[in-house]
Parts: sequence; C-alpha cells; structure tokens
Amino acid sequence: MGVTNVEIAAVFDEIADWLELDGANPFRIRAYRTAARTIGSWPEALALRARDGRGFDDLPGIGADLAGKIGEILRRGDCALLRRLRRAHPRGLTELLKLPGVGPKRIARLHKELGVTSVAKLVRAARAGRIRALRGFGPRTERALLDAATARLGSARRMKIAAAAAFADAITAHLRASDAVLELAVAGSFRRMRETVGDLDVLVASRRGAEATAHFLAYPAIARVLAHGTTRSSVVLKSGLQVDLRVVPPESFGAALVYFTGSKAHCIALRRIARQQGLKINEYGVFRGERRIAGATETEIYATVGLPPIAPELREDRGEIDAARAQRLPRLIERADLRGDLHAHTDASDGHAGLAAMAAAAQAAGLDYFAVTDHSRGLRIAHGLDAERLARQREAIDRFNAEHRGIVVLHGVEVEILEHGELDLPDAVLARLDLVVGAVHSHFQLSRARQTARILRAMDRPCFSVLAHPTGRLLGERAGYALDFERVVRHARERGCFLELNAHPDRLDLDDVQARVAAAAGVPIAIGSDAHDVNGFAALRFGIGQARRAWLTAGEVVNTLPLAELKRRLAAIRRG
DNA sequence: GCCGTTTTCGGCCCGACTGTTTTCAGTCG
Repeated sequence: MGVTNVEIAAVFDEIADWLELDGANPFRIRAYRTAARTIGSWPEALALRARDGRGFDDLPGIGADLAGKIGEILRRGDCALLRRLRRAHPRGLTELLKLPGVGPKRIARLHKELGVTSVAKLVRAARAGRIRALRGFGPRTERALLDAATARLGSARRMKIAAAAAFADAITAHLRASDAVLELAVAGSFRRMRETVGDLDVLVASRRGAEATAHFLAYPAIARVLAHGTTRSSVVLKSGLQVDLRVVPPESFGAALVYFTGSKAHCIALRRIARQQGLKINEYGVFRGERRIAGATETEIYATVGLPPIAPELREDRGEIDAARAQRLPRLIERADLRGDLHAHTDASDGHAGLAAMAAAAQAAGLDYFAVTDHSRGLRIAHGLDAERLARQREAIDRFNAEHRGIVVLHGVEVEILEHGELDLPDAVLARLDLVVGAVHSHFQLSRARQTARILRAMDRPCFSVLAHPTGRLLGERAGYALDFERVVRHARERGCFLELNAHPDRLDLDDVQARVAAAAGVPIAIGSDAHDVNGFAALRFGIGQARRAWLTAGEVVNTLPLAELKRRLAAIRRG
C-alpha cells in the first residue's frame, strides 16, 4: 500500500530538523518545511499521482530536487538524505528542538560542549549547574531550559479548541473591563479554529498601552510572567496555558490582527505579494516607503494588496491566496446555516438528559430538527438499545412531535459496525428509523485492508445513512484506525450516503483535509454534535470551524437543508 | 532548495524580547 502524504511530510520535516541542527542555509531549511506543510495538507494522495505517472513539481514549493525525493520516498519507503542525516547525529537531538527557548544554535553547543543528546540529559546538565558555565549562557537561561525540559517530560500538550475557548472567553471578559482597551480579539490558531491550540494570542488596541498591559498582568489566573515589554507580554496561566498579549494603537489593529492570526505561512505569502508591489507589511500596517497606507482593519490590509478579505479559517497557505486573486474564494458555511443535527444521544443510552430536555436544548441552539441516535445494543457500556427499546423510543418521539412545535425530533440510531461489517440490528428494525448512523467502536487494530472492507460492507446495507466519526481518532489520545480513506470516500459517493464531520471537541473527525477531500469528491457532509447532554450542541461551533477550514459551503453540508429536503435525501439513499 | 510582470542568479518576511552582553545573538511568533 502507498506511502501517505503525511508520511512524506514527516520525512521532509525531519530532514529540516537535522539541517537546522547542522546550521544549514536557512532558506534550504524553509524549503523542506514549506514542502512538508504543502504535502501534509495536499488533498490528493501523492501515491495516486505517482501511479498515474504524473509528476510533483507543479505543487507549490516543490522543484526538481524535492519532486525526486518524493518519488524516492514513494518507491523505497524512505529517503537516502534522511538516512545519512540520522546516521550523523544522536537520535534525541530533534526532540530538543521542540523545546521552547532553545533553538538549533544552542542545542548544537549544548551537544558539542556538554554532550547533551536528549531532554533527560539536558535536565541533568541544568541541575548540575553545568549550563550556566557556558559562554553566552547564564543562570536565567539555565533555569528556563530546565523548566522547559521538565515540562516536556511531564508531557505538556496542545489544548483542545473547546477547552481553549473557555479560557479565551474568561480572559476576554477580564480585558473588556479596562477602559484602556478599545478593541480586542483572540487571534492565532484559535481564531483560525484549529482543532488544538498551543497558546492564546490576545490582541488589544489601546492608546494607553502601559495601562492595558498592567490590567492584563493583574489577571488572577496568571501563574507566572514569562516576559513583558511595552507592546508584548507573555504569561502562563495556572492551567498551564500560555497567553501572549500584544498591544497596538487602533490605527494598527487590522494589521496586527492579520499578523497575529497567521498562519505564519499565510503572512509570509502575503508579504511576498506586497513586496512585489513595492509595499511592506508588518504588524503596524501596510507601508509605501515610510508612509502607512493601511492598518486599521483587516479588510483594508487585504485590499491594498488587491485581495478580497480572506476568512481566518482559510489562512493556512493552502491555495487561499490564489483563490482570492481569482475571486474564487468559497462562500463558507456559517453556524446560522445549520438547520439540524443528525447525531445526538439521550439518557436512553449514554446521554445525560431526556428527550424533552435535549429537544429544548436543540431548539435553543437555533435548530429546526435533530436526530436522536442512541447507541445500539452491541455497545453494552453505553446501555445500547435493542429492537424493543427502540420501538418504545419511537413511540415517545412520535408523542413528543405530536405535542410540540418549533423543533422536530427524528428517530435514528448510532448502530455498531461489527468486526466483519455487519450491523448489530436487523434490516427490518433499521428500516423503521428515519436515519441510521453507523459507527466503529471496537476492533480498532484491524489491518488497513480489513478495516476498510468492514466499513465498506456496512455502508452497503440499504438503510445505512451516515458514517459517524469516520476515522475513529481521539485528539491527543488515539490515532484513527488504519483505513483507505480515499476508498471510503469513493464508496460513499457511489452509495450516496453521508460522511460525518463529528463536532465533538475530542474528535473533530473528519479533519479539515479529509472533509475537503470528501466534499470535493461530491460526498455530502453531515456536521453532527454527538451531544450527550443539553450543552452538547455548543460543539457545533467547532464543527463549523473545522468545516470552514475545509473550505465547505452550506451547499456541501446536508444538515443545512430544510427538513423536507433532508428527508427526501435520506429516502433516496434507501432506494439506492 | 525554490523561484521569476526586478527571471536563470541572487534573492528569499519582519519586528519584539531576553539574557548576556558592551553591541548583539538567539529565539519566537
């Protein structure tokens, strides 16, 4: 089976790591990094291109050399340059690169002068006071390295977007209380709605920067201050989350918002365009010579370089700038476009609220309809439903719909896809439901071929409507099972069924690249909250964020449809 | 290592902050 894009990207990233440690030409290193990023998020498997005899050097940032290396990796499964670099260095050095506060130059010296080759050895050297003795290092640097290294050994991780949102809301509320704060935004990967964030980048417009900064530093949840200057400060909250504050005057707010929203690659691409036009972009504005010609709003920043505004979720340098130039940016789906939700639980299985409470919550979330899809009998741990309990649930839902206006409850099930692709309820039972959401909750370790065959077989059942959380990953905990995703996409298109973008913050499955691939192939996407309680519908916000990162329009998401139209689509799947 | 409406060589985004310096390198975003 072919090497995946992500695996090719990992090779290039590791090459870049080693080249950094070697002090190689920084632009050569950047070339590998850029290529890794491009390939890692490229919608089409490069292995397919290779099979069709198409080259790779039409990908942006891929020239003859890297195209050759991609071919080599696809053919041989590895790369001679990487093998050589690995042989020439101790293995642990690339781990050190990931530590904040230490870069390639210092690592090279720590290695050469103190024999530090791993995070653990760095801790020992720091504790022994050997680092401060080095020229150019001092006690404070030694302390910072020790802190960073011990934090890493305690495995500090990126935070899931939903958790970060809670911190962002709290700190935003604190800052708004200061009248030195004129405008305020949480930028960075949070604003781009990445599934996890490493820190929060808070941007403030103010005429009294010192006062705004002082107010920020008085935030009670701050554990320690890493740095503070007149325009930039960094702190770590008691939760371990790092928060960076940047203060700019209002006339620079838009420029700073572009700059701190990133991504870095997007900003670099933007500045490149500006340079070609004799302009300079920095976080204070767009400049022609010494004169600022834009800065207050993002829209005017983009306009000065001849572009329409680009949504934050698209700013990953994945073709959004070319699309903007060609006036071909998609009209991205918004939260308000969602009319329903096709995946939610009640206390009949493992949810924590009854039917009426969930319906009220769905209505409060602005939905016209939602599907109760409790687990099926096979998922014992979730108290899954058998045919008889499903029939009773049907009666309850019918009664509810007869007695209530403003929200319609659909009756579905989240049915177990068993090891060999059977569903654990008979067709006759499933046929009585409005929709059937199939899911894998067991046998994660099957081979890629068997796992794929299992899922395709399940999709072949006539009643099968939606494949829930298609890859089975849990963010930060479990990678998805081995799966030929492109095959699943093709099969879904042929069968006419939907793929879910599960909005639960622990899942966000499909990811952005996969959702884009599926939608581009013509497979309808269902954004499902997987709500287990009355607050669970809030997750739809993050599902929408992921969908926007996938360039999805409302037309590509089935639960934007009015109920009658959705029902027609579900019925069409059954007719085959 | 890539790239071209300053083209096949000579560029490649830009500024803030820290710690250790005595004018700046390293790191970060």
